[in-house]
Amino acid sequence: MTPAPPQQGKPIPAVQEALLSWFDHSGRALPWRLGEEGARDPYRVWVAEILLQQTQVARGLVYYERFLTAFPSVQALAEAPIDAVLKAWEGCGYYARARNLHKAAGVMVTGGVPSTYAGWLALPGVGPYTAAAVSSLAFNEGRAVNDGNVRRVLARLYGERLPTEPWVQARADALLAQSRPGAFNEAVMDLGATICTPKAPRCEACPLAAWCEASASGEPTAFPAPKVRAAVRDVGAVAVLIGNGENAVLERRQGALLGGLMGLPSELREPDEAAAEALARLCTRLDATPGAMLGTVTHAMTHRRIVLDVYAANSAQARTPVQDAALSRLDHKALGLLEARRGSLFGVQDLV
DNA sequence: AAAACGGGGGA
DNA sequence: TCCCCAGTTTT
Repeated sequence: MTPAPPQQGKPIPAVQEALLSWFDHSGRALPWRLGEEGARDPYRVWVAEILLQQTQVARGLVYYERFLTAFPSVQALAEAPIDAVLKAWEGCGYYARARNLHKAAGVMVTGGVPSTYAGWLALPGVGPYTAAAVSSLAFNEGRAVNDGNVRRVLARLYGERLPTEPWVQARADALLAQSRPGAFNEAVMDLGATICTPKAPRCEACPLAAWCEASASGEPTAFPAPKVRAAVRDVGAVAVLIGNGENAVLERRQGALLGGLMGLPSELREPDEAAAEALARLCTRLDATPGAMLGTVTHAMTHRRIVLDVYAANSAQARTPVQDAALSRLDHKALGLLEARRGSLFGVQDLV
């Protein structure tokens, strides 16, 4: 229906100039953009890039200030206990990022702060995107970033509905302004975040509209096509609340889900295993006496949904202050069940 | 090159 | 509920 665009490549220099010129007057002022263009503070950029992985800038801003205040330098971060780092990260999600940040800081205080793409890529938690971002923004290395914004902007500019990763990287490499790599990368991401947005792009305000095939098609949101997503599977689990909302028995979560954080003692349910069975297993492990069920909380993640049955229980184990521990939203919800019980016919004491 | 993995918030 | 966010790692 839409006629094939007469597309045989873009006037690259004109596109670069239009984008950089737009960026020079409409780019965002962000707290990790201190210092000269192409010579930002690598520590501040690195922390920001990790924080912004799969996290929107508006949310990241809240955590950024908190984290930089707690750990103003790579030395301060490396010397801090991991629990303090996780506590600063609490609520932010993807907690492996905080563990990798701490680990990488340790590598850097002994091995030095890398100044190249390859050096950054070798650090834990740093992939192609972050290595390109830090090396270009802080060291002006000519590396094109490839993130969700870049993917969308380029898919639209070139009218590609199904952009593969290699395709996006090749286009980004070809378009990168070698004279200002750091600014160019910041510019594409700003354009994607403020103009070339997923659902309501403002093509009339876009500096690249004249060359954009998706805009010309009249249906820019069709580029790129939405990704097919994997089904979300339910994961059943049981947990016990021993104590109260202020002091409770907590244990460190092992494994991939919320790993490293503290939480109510819990056990995953085997497929087809009854909750009572898992509860018995849990209480045996803890040497605890099970009490009444407090309720069920659910916690959605990208491809899993945790369905957690929470029970009161009693044991001689030491309670720890809840406030000091780094907990996920899941455990905050579970602890919230206690609040719901107050004022009911039975006091909490009766339940245990 | 594609799939798996992993938290959260906004509409 | 669905969408996707300045991705990384594994297959």
